Amino acid sequence: MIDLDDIDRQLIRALCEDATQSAGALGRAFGLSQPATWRRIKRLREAGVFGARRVDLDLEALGFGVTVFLGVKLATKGRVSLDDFERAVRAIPEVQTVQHVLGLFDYRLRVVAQDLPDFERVLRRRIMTLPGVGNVEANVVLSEETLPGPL
Amino acid sequence: MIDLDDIDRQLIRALCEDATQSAGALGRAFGLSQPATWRRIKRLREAGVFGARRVDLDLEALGFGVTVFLGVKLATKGRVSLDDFERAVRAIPEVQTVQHVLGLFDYRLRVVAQDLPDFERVLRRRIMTLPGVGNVEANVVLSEETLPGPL
DNA sequence: CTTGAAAAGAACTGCCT
DNA sequence: AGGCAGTTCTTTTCAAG
Repeated sequence: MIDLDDIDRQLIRALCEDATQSAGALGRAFGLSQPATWRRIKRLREAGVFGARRVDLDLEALGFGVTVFLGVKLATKGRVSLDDFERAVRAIPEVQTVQHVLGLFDYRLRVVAQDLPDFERVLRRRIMTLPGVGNVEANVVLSEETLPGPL
Repeated sequence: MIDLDDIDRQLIRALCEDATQSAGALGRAFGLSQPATWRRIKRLREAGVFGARRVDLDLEALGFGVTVFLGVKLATKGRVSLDDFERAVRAIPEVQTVQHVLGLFDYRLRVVAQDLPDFERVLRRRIMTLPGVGNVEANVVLSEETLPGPL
C-alpha cells in the first residue's frame, strides 16, 4: 500500500472523472509543471493504483433504456452449483456485472434490457432458468450518480 | 438511436475494455486502416454512444479492502425527504454510487471501507443516521466480474 | 522541481478507388 | 464505404539549470 500526499489524491480524483486529461493540463490545474505531474502519475501507475482505462457507454443511446439490479438467492449452493451458476450467468448477454456477495442474497447481477417487456423476457427465460436459483429480487434503477469516493 | 454494424460493435467492446487503444491499433486488429477506424469512432462519439473516459482504481491498493452494497428503505418518503436523503448521502465520502431504485428498497448505495471494523463505523455513524432511513440491508462483495455486456 | 526542446505517436484532412 | 499519403497536434521523454 502506497502513501499519498494531497496532490496525489487530487490527481487520482481528476483522472477518475476524466482520464482524457494530459499530465500538462492536470499540472496547470494544480500549479505543477508537466514533467513533475507526469512523474507522479507514473509513480501511481507503477504502484498499481490504476486499473483499466475504460470508456463509459451511454446505454440509452444504444437502445437499452432499462437497468435492473437483481439479488439472487440460490436454492442449493454447494461448490459445484456456485461454479455452474456463474458459468451460466456469464453466458447471458444482458448481464453486465456479476457480484458474489455475502448477506441475504448470494449474487447481485446488473442487467440491462431495451425496455420493460424486454426485461421480462430476460428475467423469465434467462434468469429464472439459471441452475440453482431460489429467490430473485429486482430493483429497477431510476437514476444513478457516481460520487468522487473516499479519496 | 444509431444503428451499428458488426465492426462498430467490436470497436465499442474493445474501447470499453481498454480506452487506451489508438485508432491505428484498433484498425490493425480488425483489418481496417487508421483513418477508416478513426472515422467510425468519430461517428460513434458524435452519436453520443460514449460517455466519460474513466480510469478504474484498484481500491485494494489504496487500502480499501471492503466493498458493500446497501439497500436502503426510507421510513418516510415525501418529495422533500428524497432530496434531503440524497444530499446527506452525497456528503458521505465512503459512498461511491447512489442509485435511486424501484422495488423493495428506495436506494442502493455502493460503499467502500478499509476493513470490516471501519465499515461498521460508516454504517453506524453515517448510514444509520441519514434522514429518513428505515430498513437497511447489506451485501458484502466477495468478488465482482464485469462482463462484455449486450453488444 | 523547473524550463525548453526533441522525439514519438496519435489525431485529423484531402484525394483517390 | 475504405485506403493512401500527408500535415498538425499532443504527449511523452530527455537534457540541463
